[in-house]
Amino acid sequence: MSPTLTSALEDYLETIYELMRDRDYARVRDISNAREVKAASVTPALKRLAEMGLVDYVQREYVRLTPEGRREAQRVLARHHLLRRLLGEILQVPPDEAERDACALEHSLSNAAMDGLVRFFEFIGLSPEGERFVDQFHAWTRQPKPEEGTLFEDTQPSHSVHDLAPGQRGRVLRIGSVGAIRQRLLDMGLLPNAEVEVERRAPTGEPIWIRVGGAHLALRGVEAKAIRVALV
Amino acid sequence: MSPTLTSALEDYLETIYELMRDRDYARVRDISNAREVKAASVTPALKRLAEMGLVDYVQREYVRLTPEGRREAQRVLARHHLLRRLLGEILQVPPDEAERDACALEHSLSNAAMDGLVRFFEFIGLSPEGERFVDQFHAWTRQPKPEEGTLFEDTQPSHSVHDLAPGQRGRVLRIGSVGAIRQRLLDMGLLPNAEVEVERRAPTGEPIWIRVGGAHLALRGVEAKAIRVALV
DNA sequence: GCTTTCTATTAGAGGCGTCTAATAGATAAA
DNA sequence: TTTATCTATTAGACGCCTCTAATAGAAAGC
Repeated sequence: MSPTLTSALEDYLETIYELMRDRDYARVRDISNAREVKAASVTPALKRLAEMGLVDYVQREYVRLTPEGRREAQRVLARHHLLRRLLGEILQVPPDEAERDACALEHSLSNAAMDGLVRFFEFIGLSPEGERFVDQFHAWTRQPKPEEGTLFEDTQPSHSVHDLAPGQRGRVLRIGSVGAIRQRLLDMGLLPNAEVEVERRAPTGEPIWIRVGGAHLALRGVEAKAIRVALV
Repeated sequence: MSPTLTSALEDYLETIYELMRDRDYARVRDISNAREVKAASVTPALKRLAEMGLVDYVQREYVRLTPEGRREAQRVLARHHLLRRLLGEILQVPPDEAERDACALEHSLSNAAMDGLVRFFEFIGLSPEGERFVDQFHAWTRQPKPEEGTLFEDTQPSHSVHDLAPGQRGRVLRIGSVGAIRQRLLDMGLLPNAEVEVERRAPTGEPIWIRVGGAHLALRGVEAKAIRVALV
């Protein structure tokens, strides 16, 4: 039975692909340097790749990608580039962190997600709306955050989660808070447009249990007060 | 030396967190069902988590998250939700695929990327431009792709990569092609706004070597002709 | 041509994460 | 109370991926 193509093996393919830009074959030494592993770890990986028909490997001589191997490497690299652009250009993650993240994420991006990203960048690049949007997003990112969510006034009646009864549901409009509390709420998925449902409240009123997406949270009073929602 | 928090262990934490919504403790059986692994695999994982102080585990009795464990689980879940929203709401990946992808990606998203995503959703949700943009993107996605890139006329002089000399560089405007060729080019990172440099051309003209981001590609004539760029 | 040096491979080990099979503990039924 | 059943744990195995140490092969220096 031929082994399966694991993340590590994909990384090896990618490395070999990169190395074959310069020479037309790759050496074990170069691979081990590039991946920062010992040479002894490379040999068994090459054996497995050869067994799968992805590289043409002659021990002590050379290793080259086969056409399938090249295709596989390109598939992974395409994901890598897309992710790096998403992280770097759109989300403004610093370059080296974007690179690291892309490396980690590239192995587990489905075709559907890949297609979505491709369309996204096509849209950004092709349409005037796309370009403008990214600029606006970045401008908005740079400007200091308003203390109490005054930047965008609510255009519909808003309620604090603190005032909802168990069973009531709302769509998050904004988090009217700053600092650690705001961060904690955002981290937990309490982003604008997220659906929130109050599950139960302690008799004292203090811990309020809510559901956000799949997660269930216990909120303290200050936290619940800060969340402004539109009733659903 | 306490073990490190691996992806698998993060998954266990997440599962325990989900289970503790219903009861206030989790049983090995439930965990093994939820994660679709055998019960025998759960025990050693719990031992490691206990050793790290992330769960409170009494053999044959119960397992509960410690405060640190809960924090860790929430951290991962927050990433999970963000990714699922990005994939589902923005990129329109089908729900179950979005869920699977989010599961796989959640373990390797840096804080910086996480912050970027949070800001992104905040912007989408808070600003009128944000909402409009997503709608426009989705409308654009649904409409059939024009056969020859006629939707957006070039607003600047465009050149085919086929006509560039080695050393010349361009910014991709559009891919004037359809089907497999288009797909291959998009997959390889030849998206609008990508930087392209012609590296060398075979004497016969046929294979044209180009660089796109970090990747190097050999293009056939038909492929090179289809890529329209603005000179840089 | 012989020896040194560099490079690649093998051998053996360890951690992780899963499995199956066997065992032990707890609970329910008789 | 004793037995049957269900659940959790242990024991032992395997694959993956890495390491270190030892060895083998190739290239360079003398």
